[in-house]
Amino acid sequence: MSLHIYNTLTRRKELFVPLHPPQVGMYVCGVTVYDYCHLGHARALVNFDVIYRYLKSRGYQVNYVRNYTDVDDKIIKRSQEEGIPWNEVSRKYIAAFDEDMTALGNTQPTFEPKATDYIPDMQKIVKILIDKKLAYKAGEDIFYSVRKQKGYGKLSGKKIDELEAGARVEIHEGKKDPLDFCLWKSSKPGEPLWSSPWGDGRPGWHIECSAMSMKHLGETFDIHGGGRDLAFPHHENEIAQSEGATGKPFARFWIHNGFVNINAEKMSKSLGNFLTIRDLLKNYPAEVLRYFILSAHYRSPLDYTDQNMQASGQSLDRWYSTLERIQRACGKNKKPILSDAEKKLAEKVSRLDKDCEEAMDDDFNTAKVFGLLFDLIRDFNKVLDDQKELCGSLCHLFIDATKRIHDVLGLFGSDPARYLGMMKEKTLTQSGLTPERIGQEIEKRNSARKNKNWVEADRIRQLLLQSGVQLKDNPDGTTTWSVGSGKSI
RNA sequence: GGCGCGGUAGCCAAGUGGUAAGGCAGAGGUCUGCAAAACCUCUACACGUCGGUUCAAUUCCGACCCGCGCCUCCA
Repeated sequence: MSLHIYNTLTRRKELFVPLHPPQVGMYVCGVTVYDYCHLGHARALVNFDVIYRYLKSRGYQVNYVRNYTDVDDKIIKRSQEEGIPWNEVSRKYIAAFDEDMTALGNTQPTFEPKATDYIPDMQKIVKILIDKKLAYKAGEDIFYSVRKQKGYGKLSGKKIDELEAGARVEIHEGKKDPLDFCLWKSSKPGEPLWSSPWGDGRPGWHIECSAMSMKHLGETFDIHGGGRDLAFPHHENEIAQSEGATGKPFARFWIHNGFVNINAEKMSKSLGNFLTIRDLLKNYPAEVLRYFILSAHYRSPLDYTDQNMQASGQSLDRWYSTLERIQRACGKNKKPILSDAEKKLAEKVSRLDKDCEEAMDDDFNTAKVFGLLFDLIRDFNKVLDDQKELCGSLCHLFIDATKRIHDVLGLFGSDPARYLGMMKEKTLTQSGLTPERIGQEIEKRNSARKNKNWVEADRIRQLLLQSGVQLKDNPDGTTTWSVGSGKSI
């Protein structure tokens, strides 16, 4: 099996072969840093992080470039609202973005260029486009001439004339065609500016990505990604200006992720129906959020509901509870020979790498990987119901395989004790209970139990349960407690 | 209006030309004083509708219905 990726450009899955194996160049549109990131951003960023990790695990040397757009109308607007300089705004939200990425468990791209560091590169492209008569000056601004570019619309499947029928494009008095887009924008007083052969100003929205991607990855590179909503006009325009300037194909594979919906509507800034990453992390562990994002295929819509989030938390609980159980069964094991049940299990575990690779090779099917893992978990539980110990070799086989999956998904790799402990802490904080207090209640209950005062015993159990604490009476007479998780109580 | 994506059991979600992973929720069972966890069983005659191709379609083709998105800044 070999990696197949759905390419927006051709609208089908294609065999992925890099231009210069084993090197892979991948550019992903980052964010405009004028506000905190929301769940929609999180989805894109997590999806591409997983793609990056998977390509690396496949043996590719990936050059992953993800930009910050740090100059833009919205940043200027925000700086006026907050009364701080525009570059303070971008600095602040870049820092916030980095925090969010770390919290989500995303690995760092190879390069994270800022648009403002590439102004000369952008100007170089604009100059070439003007020289080639693909761009023109209108008033103080420079525009790209869409009709001069053969194949404009090939990514989004749009035709220029049909677009104009839509008539929602911005009118600018100097534009030769309503669809022409800005390459260089003159500055108004008080706005950030850079000098250029065409007067003081700043870059248009699309040119930065052409400049940064080609600078780091070359004129033609392997993968360009982003959210679906960037396909048009952003990516379409990137293609036009880049290919116009170089005369060579720009990105070979275009990957676009689907949206996060909330109440069956796209989550977006303009609709105002968004949840920021940091707010979500107050209610849910980061791993639950990541699990939720990866539980659907990256191109499908993903519906945010509390119920779905809780289900993700429950699944993860199940995973870590079993993992802890496996670890415990391993710890005391000296048994060198596999039982029949273990043999079967070991065979299945041995196939895990191959099965996961097959799933991921099919356009990064993370949901399928989840299925494989939980299937295995059930088998382990079944075996552990019958025997207290597991053969060490089986444990190691499983733990190693799990580690490789963690390397790709950034999931399922926490220390179970730590994960479950964190869930405990979270529940306790929310309920105001302490371990000491719970210990006292357990003691009270146990003396009630000794006297066969079941009413009192059950009352205490019920009381703790209301705070999310579940008691478990073990066969050896001890009582331990745990918490349900993934839920905001 | 143009273009695109999707409609799989109560919910979420994979997948396949020969009746379909996994998770969550619910019910029953084993276990337990009762529970919890785990396992087993059930919920499950689940594949939007109607046609067509085929020995056989949920899977391919067509039409239609519904939902969503892009066409304006947006991951």
